[in-house]
Parts: sequence; structure tokens; C-alpha cells
Amino acid sequence: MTFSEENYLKSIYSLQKDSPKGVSTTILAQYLESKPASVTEMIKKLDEKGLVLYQPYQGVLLNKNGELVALKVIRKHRLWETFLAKKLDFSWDEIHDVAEQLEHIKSDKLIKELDRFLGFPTHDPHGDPIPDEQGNVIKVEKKQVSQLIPGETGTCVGVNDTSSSFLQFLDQQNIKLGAVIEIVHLQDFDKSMTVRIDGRELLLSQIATENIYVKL
Amino acid sequence: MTFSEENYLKSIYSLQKDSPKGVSTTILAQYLESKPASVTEMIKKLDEKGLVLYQPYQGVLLNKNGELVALKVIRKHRLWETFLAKKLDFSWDEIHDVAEQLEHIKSDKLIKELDRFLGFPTHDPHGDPIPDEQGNVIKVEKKQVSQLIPGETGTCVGVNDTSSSFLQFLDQQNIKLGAVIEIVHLQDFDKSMTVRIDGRELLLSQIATENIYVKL
DNA sequence: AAATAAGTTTAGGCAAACCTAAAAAATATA
DNA sequence: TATATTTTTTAGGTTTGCCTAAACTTATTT
Repeated sequence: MTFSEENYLKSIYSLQKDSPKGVSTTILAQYLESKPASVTEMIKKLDEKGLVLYQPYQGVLLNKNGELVALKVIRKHRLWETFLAKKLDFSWDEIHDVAEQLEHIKSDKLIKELDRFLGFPTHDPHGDPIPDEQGNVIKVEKKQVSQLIPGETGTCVGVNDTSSSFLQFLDQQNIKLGAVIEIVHLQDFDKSMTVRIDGRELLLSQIATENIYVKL
Repeated sequence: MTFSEENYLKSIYSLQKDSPKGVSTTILAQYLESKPASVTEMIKKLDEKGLVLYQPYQGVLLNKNGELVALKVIRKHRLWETFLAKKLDFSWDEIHDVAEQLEHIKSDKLIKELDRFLGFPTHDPHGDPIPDEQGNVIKVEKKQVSQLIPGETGTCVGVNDTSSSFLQFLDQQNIKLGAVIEIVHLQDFDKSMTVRIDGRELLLSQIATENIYVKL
């Protein structure tokens, strides 16, 4: 399994939630910052290897095999993110690029020991669940802040957008995992929200409220 | 800088101590488990990049630039080895292969934080010095056990051979860094030595005594 | 010094993963 | 439905790093 193959499987895994009938070549190419022609080539290879279901012009989906491989990569990615945040003092937004490299290190023992060293964490620093060795993922029912109504309260359990600009914004506003968010007011015309966090009130745009997840 | 380029520079660094006039294509190919023709190609590229001194048929040597890059890779390798041994309970002989992968991760912050996390170690688990950020290496004057004479005593500070078979042998004999080794007897005909470690006497072959380093 | 052996480089290929441009298929629009 | 647009695939190229086989240097014998 090459780095590139692993990245394709991981990307398909992420994208197929929103495209359950098949992830299109163009979408995948955009996600991977690559070109559709390159994607076609690679998914044909992954199909021959028995990792994905590919039907020309119909997009691609992971099969059982491919999903397991993807989940193992995601497990490694999230364990490394946890290591970087908890042990090496990396901030929310610095984690991703390095974990993107570390996730491809090949050593079963390494990932087993890392898991133990970190105390068998269940979620990474962005609130995403860490799959276990068999590829099982704990599903947390979570809502976007945008789905709450004024008066409701939620606890921040994760984010959707993990771009550094968004994560830096959250840092500045002191919005962390576990933060309690209360909806004070919904501005009707642009769907922005006034929310209370740690006693402070602040305004979040619709883009922001759609990218922050809470549990009730 | 690609993985492959980094491996070449690191290998040349190791080999040029024994071949100060130039590391030959064949030696380098053997060390890298590659072929002479491949090596010629790569060192020509490294020469164009201004990292090595290459004269056709005369071998290759690192220049200042190349040496600094090599030392940075070695620094990363040895810090990761230390991490694996001290934090993840890897044994002496399991460390190398994983560190060989980890050394190529690109992130200045990562290596800086790892260094801090480990308490700024000066030596790796094999007793080799860890170069600092500027590429400075502490030189320890060390002797091979084979150079000691009966009655002399030394403290184990490192090994030469890092193959897993040798390291496993040392583990079995309970020879660790810091172990005090006293030469009891030198067998003249095969240069094997009877030594005392932790009160126990044991016999080491010449191959073994040449691959264990001690300071007096 | 000439012949042989050993080591090195050059030439030509291959696989992985990417690309652009052109052709083909699917989808949308008139 | 026929045409236009968008999407996808195919065809042909590029780069990196490796290979084998042949040509060429250098070193060693005799």
C-alpha cells in the first residue's frame, strides 16, 4: 500500500458520506488537489486491487476491504493528532499537516504502543472518534450549532472544517472542545447567531455555526 | 529533499569515515541495498544540487551543505529512536526500522517539540550522540572492547553493529548501555575474550568485542 | 607492459503517480 | 429531440528512482 493509495482511500471514505451513490472523479480530484484524469487512473488501480467499487462514469465507493484500510489510516491519523496535541503542545491548527505525514508510517507495534502511551483515547483533538483496531467507530449524535434554536445549549464536541484559518478563529474566540454554547439570538436575515460562551457573548456567522458540532 | 536523497546523504555520512578519500559506488550500493548504476545516477543529481563532491570513478564525499542535511536527518533518526525506546517500550533491536521511516517526516516544530518532550537527550539508545540543531556532534572517545587488555575495565557506551541479531544477543547477555565490563582473559588463538559483567563471567567472540564500545 | 579482472558509467527500460489535450459519454438546455 | 455543456475517460508525456546489459576506466596480475 503506497502513501498515495492510502490517501485516495481516506479521501473516498470522507467524501462518500455526502455522495452515497458514488464519489465523482471531479470531486475527488478537487479534494486531493489533483486532476480528474489522475484520479481515474488511480481508482482503476484500486478497483483492480479489490479495494473499491468503480463503475466508469458513475463514481467510486469503498468496498469492505477498502473501508477497513481507510479506517486504519484514519485511526493512525487521529492517534498522531492526539499525540501532537497532548504531548507536544501543538495547537489545533498545527496538527493536521504533520499527522498527514505520520499516518503513513508502517508499524503495527508503533500504533499499538502509541495508543497505550496516550491512554487509549477515544476521540482526537478535533472531537472526531478514533476507530479501534478492527475499524469500529463510535458514533456520537451531534448537531451543528446552526440547528439549535435560541435558548438551547450544547457542548462543543467537534468541528467540520479543519482549515487552519477556521481553527485559529476558534482559538481566538476561546471555543474549545467541551465549551458550553448557548444560543442567545438568531439574526434572521443572514442566519448569524449571538451565542454565550464562558459568560461572554459573541456573534457567529452562518458559516461558523454550520462548522461547529455540539451535543445536547 | 526526497526520502531517497536523504537516505543517500545519511549513508554517505556513515561511510565516509572509513573511506575518507571517497565512498565508492559499489560500497554505497551495498549499503543501500541498491545497484551501482542507480547510485551513480543519484550522486550525479546530488552533485548538481551542491550537496556532495563527486568525481567520476573516484567516489563521492559530502560537502558542508550535504553534511548539514545528513546531520539533521541523523538528529531526527536518533531523537525518534530515543522516543521509541523511552516512551513506547520498544526494545533495542525493534527501534531501527521504524526510526528509518520517522526520520523523513518534515516539520521543524515537530522535532523541536520532540526534543523538549524527551528532555533534550544527548545520546540515543545505542549510545550514539544526537547532533544539535546546528549539526554539532559531541565526540566521545570510545574504544572497542577488543582494544582493552586483561585487567582493564570500561563502561559500555555504544555499539557498532545495529543488526537485530546482534542487539538481541546483547539483550540476552544483559549487556546494556552503562554496563561495566572487565576483561578477565584474552584467548590468544581466536582473540575471544572472557569478560565480567554484573559479577557474571561470559565469553565474547572477537566479532562481538569489536562491535561493543566502552569508555574507560 | 600487456592481459585480465574489478569497478564505474552510460544507454535504454520500467513502474508509480502525476500532467495536458483530445475524444467519448452523460447531463442539461433550447 | 437535437444541440450544447459538463464530466469523464483515453492517449500520450514527464519526473523520480530504480533496474539490466553493454561500454568504458582503473587496478591487478602475470
